[in-house]
Amino acid sequence: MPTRDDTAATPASAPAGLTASILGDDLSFLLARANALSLSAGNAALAVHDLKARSYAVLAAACATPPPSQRELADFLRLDPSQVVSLVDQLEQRGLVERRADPQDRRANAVVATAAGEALARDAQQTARRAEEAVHGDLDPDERRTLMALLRRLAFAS
Amino acid sequence: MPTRDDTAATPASAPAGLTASILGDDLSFLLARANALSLSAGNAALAVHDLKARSYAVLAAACATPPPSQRELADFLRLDPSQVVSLVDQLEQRGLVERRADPQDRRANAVVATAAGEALARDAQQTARRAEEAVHGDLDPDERRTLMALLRRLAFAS
DNA sequence: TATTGTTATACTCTATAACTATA
DNA sequence: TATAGTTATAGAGTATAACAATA
Repeated sequence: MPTRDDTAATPASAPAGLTASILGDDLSFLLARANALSLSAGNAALAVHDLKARSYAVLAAACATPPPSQRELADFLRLDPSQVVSLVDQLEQRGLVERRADPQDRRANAVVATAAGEALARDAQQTARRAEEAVHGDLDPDERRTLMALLRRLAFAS
Repeated sequence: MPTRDDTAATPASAPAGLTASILGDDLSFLLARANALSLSAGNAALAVHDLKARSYAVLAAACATPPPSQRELADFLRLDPSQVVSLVDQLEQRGLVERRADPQDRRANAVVATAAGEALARDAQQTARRAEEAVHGDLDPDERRTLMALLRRLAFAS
Protein backbone atom coordinates (compact mmCIF):
# COMPACT_ATOMS: atom_id res chain seq x y z
CA MET A 1 0.00 0.00 0.00
CA PRO A 2 2.74 2.51 0.49
CA THR A 3 4.02 4.49 -2.39
CA ARG A 4 5.87 7.71 -2.31
CA ASP A 5 8.00 9.23 -4.93
CA ASP A 6 10.85 10.53 -2.91
CA THR A 7 13.95 10.37 -4.95
CA ALA A 8 16.09 11.77 -2.18
CA ALA A 9 15.21 8.96 0.07
CA THR A 10 13.64 8.32 3.39
CA PRO A 11 15.87 6.73 5.97
CA ALA A 12 14.82 3.16 5.33
CA SER A 13 15.36 2.10 8.91
CA ALA A 14 12.51 2.37 11.35
CA PRO A 15 11.83 2.61 15.06
CA ALA A 16 12.24 -0.79 16.69
CA GLY A 17 8.71 -0.58 18.04
CA LEU A 18 7.32 -0.41 14.54
CA THR A 19 9.37 -3.15 12.94
CA ALA A 20 8.34 -5.38 15.82
CA SER A 21 4.67 -4.42 15.46
CA ILE A 22 1.89 -6.43 13.89
CA LEU A 23 3.08 -5.26 10.50
CA GLY A 24 6.56 -6.66 11.03
CA ASP A 25 5.47 -10.11 9.92
CA ASP A 26 2.76 -9.07 7.53
CA LEU A 27 3.73 -10.36 4.13
CA SER A 28 1.47 -7.88 2.35
CA PHE A 29 3.09 -4.99 4.13
CA LEU A 30 6.61 -6.15 3.40
CA LEU A 31 5.63 -6.63 -0.22
CA ALA A 32 4.13 -3.16 -0.33
CA ARG A 33 7.12 -1.50 1.24
CA ALA A 34 9.66 -3.36 -0.85
CA ASN A 35 7.66 -2.50 -3.93
CA ALA A 36 7.44 1.16 -2.99
CA LEU A 37 11.21 1.39 -2.64
CA SER A 38 11.82 -0.48 -5.86
CA LEU A 39 9.22 1.59 -7.70
CA SER A 40 10.58 4.94 -6.71
CA ALA A 41 14.13 3.85 -7.50
CA GLY A 42 12.95 2.54 -10.85
CA ASN A 43 10.98 5.64 -11.76
CA ALA A 44 13.87 7.88 -10.82
CA ALA A 45 16.33 5.85 -12.89
CA LEU A 46 14.08 5.46 -15.93
CA ALA A 47 13.47 9.20 -16.09
CA VAL A 48 16.72 9.40 -18.09
CA HIS A 49 14.88 7.67 -20.94
CA ASP A 50 11.69 9.62 -20.40
CA LEU A 51 10.04 6.48 -19.13
CA LYS A 52 8.41 5.38 -15.92
CA ALA A 53 8.04 1.88 -14.57
CA ARG A 54 4.62 1.71 -16.25
CA SER A 55 5.64 2.82 -19.69
CA TYR A 56 8.81 0.75 -19.52
CA ALA A 57 6.75 -2.31 -18.70
CA VAL A 58 4.50 -1.73 -21.71
CA LEU A 59 7.48 -1.16 -23.96
CA ALA A 60 9.28 -4.24 -22.70
CA ALA A 61 6.17 -6.36 -23.15
CA ALA A 62 5.78 -5.05 -26.69
CA CYS A 63 9.17 -6.62 -27.47
CA ALA A 64 7.81 -10.10 -26.79
CA THR A 65 6.97 -12.59 -29.49
CA PRO A 66 4.24 -12.96 -30.35
CA PRO A 67 3.38 -9.33 -29.60
CA PRO A 68 0.61 -8.97 -27.03
CA SER A 69 -2.79 -7.47 -27.63
CA GLN A 70 -3.87 -4.54 -25.51
CA ARG A 71 -6.13 -6.84 -23.58
CA GLU A 72 -3.21 -9.14 -22.83
CA LEU A 73 -1.14 -6.19 -21.75
CA ALA A 74 -3.87 -5.08 -19.39
CA ASP A 75 -4.07 -8.51 -17.80
CA PHE A 76 -0.36 -9.06 -17.59
CA LEU A 77 0.50 -5.65 -16.21
CA ARG A 78 -2.68 -5.45 -14.16
CA LEU A 79 -3.72 -2.20 -15.72
CA ASP A 80 -7.16 -1.10 -16.70
CA PRO A 81 -7.69 -1.41 -20.47
CA SER A 82 -8.30 2.32 -20.63
CA GLN A 83 -4.92 2.97 -19.05
CA VAL A 84 -3.28 0.77 -21.64
CA VAL A 85 -4.84 2.92 -24.34
CA SER A 86 -3.16 6.02 -22.99
CA LEU A 87 0.21 4.38 -22.34
CA VAL A 88 0.30 2.89 -25.84
CA ASP A 89 -0.76 6.27 -27.27
CA GLN A 90 2.21 7.94 -25.66
CA LEU A 91 4.70 5.31 -26.78
CA GLU A 92 3.24 5.31 -30.25
CA GLN A 93 3.61 9.08 -30.54
CA ARG A 94 7.27 8.67 -29.73
CA GLY A 95 7.62 6.05 -32.44
CA LEU A 96 8.51 3.33 -29.95
CA VAL A 97 5.59 0.98 -30.55
CA GLU A 98 2.99 0.41 -33.24
CA ARG A 99 -0.56 -0.88 -33.14
CA ARG A 100 -0.86 -3.67 -35.64
CA ALA A 101 -4.31 -4.95 -36.50
CA ASP A 102 -4.69 -8.65 -35.84
CA PRO A 103 -5.83 -10.33 -39.09
CA GLN A 104 -7.39 -13.16 -37.07
CA ASP A 105 -9.51 -10.86 -34.92
CA ARG A 106 -10.00 -7.43 -36.33
CA ARG A 107 -11.11 -6.02 -32.98
CA ALA A 108 -7.69 -6.67 -31.50
CA ASN A 109 -4.53 -4.58 -31.79
CA ALA A 110 -1.17 -6.21 -31.31
CA VAL A 111 1.24 -3.79 -29.71
CA VAL A 112 4.65 -4.29 -31.22
CA ALA A 113 7.87 -2.43 -30.56
CA THR A 114 9.55 -0.63 -33.43
CA ALA A 115 13.30 -0.91 -33.99
CA ALA A 116 13.73 2.31 -32.02
CA GLY A 117 11.50 0.90 -29.31
CA GLU A 118 13.54 -2.27 -29.05
CA ALA A 119 16.75 -0.28 -28.83
CA LEU A 120 15.34 1.91 -26.09
CA ALA A 121 13.97 -1.11 -24.27
CA ARG A 122 17.45 -2.61 -24.21
CA ASP A 123 18.97 0.58 -22.84
CA ALA A 124 16.21 1.01 -20.32
CA GLN A 125 16.58 -2.58 -19.21
CA GLN A 126 20.20 -1.91 -18.33
CA THR A 127 19.17 1.19 -16.47
CA ALA A 128 16.43 -0.62 -14.62
CA ARG A 129 18.76 -3.44 -13.72
CA ARG A 130 21.31 -1.07 -12.26
CA ALA A 131 18.61 0.68 -10.26
CA GLU A 132 17.38 -2.66 -8.99
CA GLU A 133 20.83 -3.52 -7.77
CA ALA A 134 20.84 -0.45 -5.59
CA VAL A 135 17.68 -1.76 -3.96
CA HIS A 136 18.63 -5.40 -3.49
CA GLY A 137 22.36 -5.10 -3.75
CA ASP A 138 22.99 -6.97 -0.55
CA LEU A 139 21.28 -10.13 -1.75
CA ASP A 140 23.70 -12.65 -3.16
CA PRO A 141 22.86 -14.28 -6.51
CA ASP A 142 21.39 -17.37 -4.85
CA GLU A 143 19.16 -15.33 -2.60
CA ARG A 144 18.09 -13.24 -5.54
CA ARG A 145 17.13 -16.34 -7.51
CA THR A 146 15.22 -17.73 -4.58
CA LEU A 147 13.36 -14.49 -4.10
CA MET A 148 12.43 -14.26 -7.76
CA ALA A 149 11.18 -17.81 -7.84
CA LEU A 150 8.98 -17.27 -4.79
CA LEU A 151 7.69 -13.94 -6.04
CA ARG A 152 6.90 -15.47 -9.39
CA ARG A 153 4.66 -17.96 -7.66
CA LEU A 154 2.78 -15.17 -5.90
CA ALA A 155 2.63 -13.01 -9.01
CA PHE A 156 1.28 -15.76 -11.24
CA ALA A 157 -0.51 -17.92 -8.74
CA SER A 158 -3.29 -20.11 -10.11
CA MET B 1 3.87 -0.49 -10.87
CA PRO B 2 0.63 -2.31 -11.56
CA THR B 3 -2.36 -1.74 -9.41
CA ARG B 4 -5.90 -2.47 -10.21
CA ASP B 5 -8.75 -2.94 -7.91
CA ASP B 6 -10.53 -5.78 -9.52
CA THR B 7 -12.19 -7.81 -6.89
CA ALA B 8 -13.58 -10.25 -9.38
CA ALA B 9 -10.16 -11.15 -10.54
CA THR B 10 -8.17 -11.20 -13.68
CA PRO B 11 -6.98 -14.56 -14.86
CA ALA B 12 -3.59 -14.48 -13.15
CA SER B 13 -2.00 -16.59 -15.83
CA ALA B 14 -0.49 -14.92 -18.85
CA PRO B 15 0.49 -15.60 -22.45
CA ALA B 16 3.73 -17.56 -22.55
CA GLY B 17 5.27 -14.90 -24.74
CA LEU B 18 4.85 -12.35 -22.01
CA THR B 19 6.04 -14.40 -19.05
CA ALA B 20 9.13 -15.22 -21.10
CA SER B 21 9.68 -11.58 -22.03
CA ILE B 22 12.18 -9.13 -20.58
CA LEU B 23 9.84 -8.61 -17.66
CA GLY B 24 9.84 -12.27 -16.77
CA ASP B 25 13.01 -11.94 -14.76
CA ASP B 26 12.60 -8.38 -13.68
CA LEU B 27 12.51 -8.37 -9.91
CA SER B 28 10.80 -4.98 -9.80
CA PHE B 29 8.04 -6.18 -12.03
CA LEU B 30 7.45 -9.37 -10.06
CA LEU B 31 7.37 -7.32 -6.91
CA ALA B 32 4.90 -4.92 -8.45
CA ARG B 33 2.62 -7.62 -9.72
CA ALA B 34 2.71 -9.66 -6.54
CA ASN B 35 1.99 -6.51 -4.58
CA ALA B 36 -0.89 -5.55 -6.83
CA LEU B 37 -2.53 -8.94 -6.29
CA SER B 38 -1.94 -8.84 -2.57
CA LEU B 39 -3.17 -5.27 -2.31
CA SER B 40 -6.42 -5.82 -4.10
CA ALA B 41 -7.10 -8.98 -2.13
CA GLY B 42 -6.31 -7.11 1.07
CA ASN B 43 -8.46 -4.11 0.26
CA ALA B 44 -11.36 -6.32 -0.68
CA ALA B 45 -11.11 -8.34 2.51
CA LEU B 46 -10.61 -5.38 4.84
CA ALA B 47 -13.68 -3.64 3.45
CA VAL B 48 -15.67 -5.70 5.97
CA HIS B 49 -14.11 -3.58 8.70
CA ASP B 50 -14.39 -0.37 6.73
CA LEU B 51 -10.64 -0.34 6.33
CA LYS B 52 -8.22 -0.41 3.46
CA ALA B 53 -4.66 -1.64 3.44
CA ARG B 54 -3.54 1.94 4.17
CA SER B 55 -5.77 2.62 7.12
CA TYR B 56 -5.20 -0.85 8.48
CA ALA B 57 -1.46 -0.27 8.37
CA VAL B 58 -1.80 2.97 10.30
CA LEU B 59 -4.08 1.36 12.85
CA ALA B 60 -1.78 -1.62 13.29
CA ALA B 61 1.24 0.65 13.70
CA ALA B 62 -0.64 2.66 16.30
CA CYS B 63 -0.83 -0.50 18.41
CA ALA B 64 2.95 -0.62 18.75
CA THR B 65 4.82 0.36 21.89
CA PRO B 66 6.03 2.95 22.12
CA PRO B 67 3.39 4.54 19.90
CA PRO B 68 4.83 6.13 16.78
CA SER B 69 4.75 9.81 15.94
CA GLN B 70 3.12 10.87 12.71
CA ARG B 71 6.56 11.45 11.24
CA GLU B 72 7.60 7.91 12.13
CA LEU B 73 4.40 6.60 10.60
CA ALA B 74 5.12 8.49 7.41
CA ASP B 75 8.63 7.05 7.16
CA PHE B 76 7.65 3.53 8.11
CA LEU B 77 4.64 3.31 5.83
CA ARG B 78 6.26 5.41 3.13
CA LEU B 79 3.42 7.87 3.09
CA ASP B 80 3.62 11.59 2.75
CA PRO B 81 3.16 13.35 6.13
CA SER B 82 0.08 15.06 4.73
CA GLN B 83 -1.46 11.72 3.91
CA VAL B 84 -0.84 10.56 7.44
CA VAL B 85 -2.77 13.56 8.69
CA SER B 86 -5.84 12.53 6.76
CA LEU B 87 -5.59 8.84 7.58
CA VAL B 88 -5.19 9.59 11.28
CA ASP B 89 -8.08 12.06 11.09
CA GLN B 90 -10.36 9.36 9.75
CA LEU B 91 -9.33 6.79 12.32
CA GLU B 92 -9.60 9.36 15.09
CA GLN B 93 -13.14 10.28 14.04
CA ARG B 94 -14.06 6.63 14.36
CA GLY B 95 -12.56 6.53 17.85
CA LEU B 96 -9.94 4.01 16.84
CA VAL B 97 -6.82 6.08 17.52
CA GLU B 98 -5.93 9.18 19.48
CA ARG B 99 -3.34 11.87 19.01
CA ARG B 100 -1.37 12.22 22.21
CA ALA B 101 0.95 15.18 22.59
CA ASP B 102 4.51 14.15 23.29
CA PRO B 103 5.62 15.83 26.53
CA GLN B 104 9.26 15.64 25.38
CA ASP B 105 8.61 17.43 22.11
CA ARG B 106 5.43 19.39 21.97
CA ARG B 107 5.53 19.54 18.19
CA ALA B 108 5.07 15.80 17.93
CA ASN B 109 1.89 13.73 18.19
CA ALA B 110 2.07 10.12 19.17
CA VAL B 111 -0.65 8.15 17.43
CA VAL B 112 -1.99 5.55 19.80
CA ALA B 113 -4.76 3.03 19.32
CA THR B 114 -7.73 3.15 21.66
CA ALA B 115 -9.16 -0.01 23.17
CA ALA B 116 -11.66 -0.14 20.34
CA GLY B 117 -8.84 0.40 17.89
CA GLU B 118 -6.83 -2.45 19.29
CA ALA B 119 -9.82 -4.74 19.17
CA LEU B 120 -10.51 -3.83 15.56
CA ALA B 121 -6.84 -4.22 14.69
CA ARG B 122 -6.92 -7.76 16.04
CA ASP B 123 -10.01 -8.63 14.03
CA ALA B 124 -8.63 -6.99 10.93
CA GLN B 125 -5.35 -8.81 11.33
CA GLN B 126 -7.19 -12.10 11.19
CA THR B 127 -9.06 -10.95 8.13
CA ALA B 128 -5.88 -9.76 6.47
CA ARG B 129 -4.10 -12.99 7.26
CA ARG B 130 -6.87 -15.05 5.72
CA ALA B 131 -6.81 -12.88 2.62
CA GLU B 132 -3.06 -13.27 2.39
CA GLU B 133 -3.39 -17.00 2.48
CA ALA B 134 -5.55 -16.90 -0.59
CA VAL B 135 -2.72 -15.11 -2.38
CA HIS B 136 0.23 -17.18 -1.22
CA GLY B 137 -1.60 -20.28 -0.12
CA ASP B 138 0.57 -22.58 -2.15
CA LEU B 139 3.75 -21.61 -0.34
CA ASP B 140 4.65 -23.96 2.45
CA PRO B 141 5.60 -22.48 5.85
CA ASP B 142 9.33 -22.73 5.13
CA GLU B 143 8.98 -20.98 1.81
CA ARG B 144 6.85 -18.32 3.40
CA ARG B 145 9.46 -17.67 6.07
CA THR B 146 12.21 -17.49 3.47
CA LEU B 147 10.21 -15.07 1.38
CA MET B 148 9.47 -12.84 4.34
CA ALA B 149 13.11 -12.77 5.41
CA LEU B 150 14.27 -11.80 1.94
CA LEU B 151 11.55 -9.20 1.52
CA ARG B 152 12.39 -7.74 4.88
CA ARG B 153 15.91 -7.15 3.69
CA LEU B 154 14.65 -5.30 0.63
CA ALA B 155 12.05 -3.39 2.58
CA PHE B 156 14.44 -2.20 5.26
CA ALA B 157 17.69 -2.16 3.38
CA SER B 158 20.40 0.14 4.66
C1' DT C 1 -24.84 -11.70 -26.84
C1' DA C 2 -19.99 -11.06 -25.59
C1' DT C 3 -15.48 -8.90 -26.35
C1' DT C 4 -11.74 -5.33 -27.96
C1' DG C 5 -10.55 -1.01 -27.98
C1' DT C 6 -11.87 3.68 -27.12
C1' DT C 7 -13.60 7.98 -24.85
C1' DA C 8 -15.14 10.68 -21.14
C1' DT C 9 -15.52 11.28 -16.49
C1' DA C 10 -15.27 10.86 -11.58
C1' DC C 11 -12.63 9.46 -8.02
C1' DT C 12 -8.65 8.25 -5.16
C1' DC C 13 -4.03 8.68 -4.34
C1' DT C 14 0.26 11.30 -4.27
C1' DA C 15 3.26 15.39 -4.34
C1' DT C 16 4.26 20.28 -3.43
C1' DA C 17 4.33 24.38 -1.25
C1' DA C 18 3.10 27.43 2.34
C1' DC C 19 2.02 28.10 7.00
C1' DT C 20 2.15 27.44 12.55
C1' DA C 21 4.18 26.03 16.49
C1' DT C 22 7.72 24.39 18.55
C1' DA C 23 12.85 23.13 18.92
C1' DT D 1 17.67 27.50 11.22
C1' DA D 2 15.38 23.19 11.26
C1' DT D 3 11.53 19.97 12.26
C1' DA D 4 6.39 18.14 13.25
C1' DG D 5 2.17 18.77 11.94
C1' DT D 6 -1.36 20.97 9.10
C1' DT D 7 -3.81 22.86 5.07
C1' DA D 8 -4.84 23.61 0.35
C1' DT D 9 -4.16 22.38 -4.11
C1' DA D 10 -2.54 20.38 -8.24
C1' DG D 11 -1.28 16.42 -10.52
C1' DA D 12 -0.91 11.48 -11.37
C1' DG D 13 -3.01 7.29 -11.13
C1' DT D 14 -7.27 4.39 -11.15
C1' DA D 15 -12.07 2.94 -11.81
C1' DT D 16 -16.64 3.19 -14.22
C1' DA D 17 -19.76 3.46 -17.65
C1' DA D 18 -21.03 4.02 -22.32
C1' DC D 19 -20.11 3.37 -27.15
C1' DA D 20 -18.50 1.47 -31.95
C1' DA D 21 -16.71 -2.31 -34.30
C1' DT D 22 -16.20 -7.00 -34.53
C1' DA D 23 -16.84 -11.75 -33.06
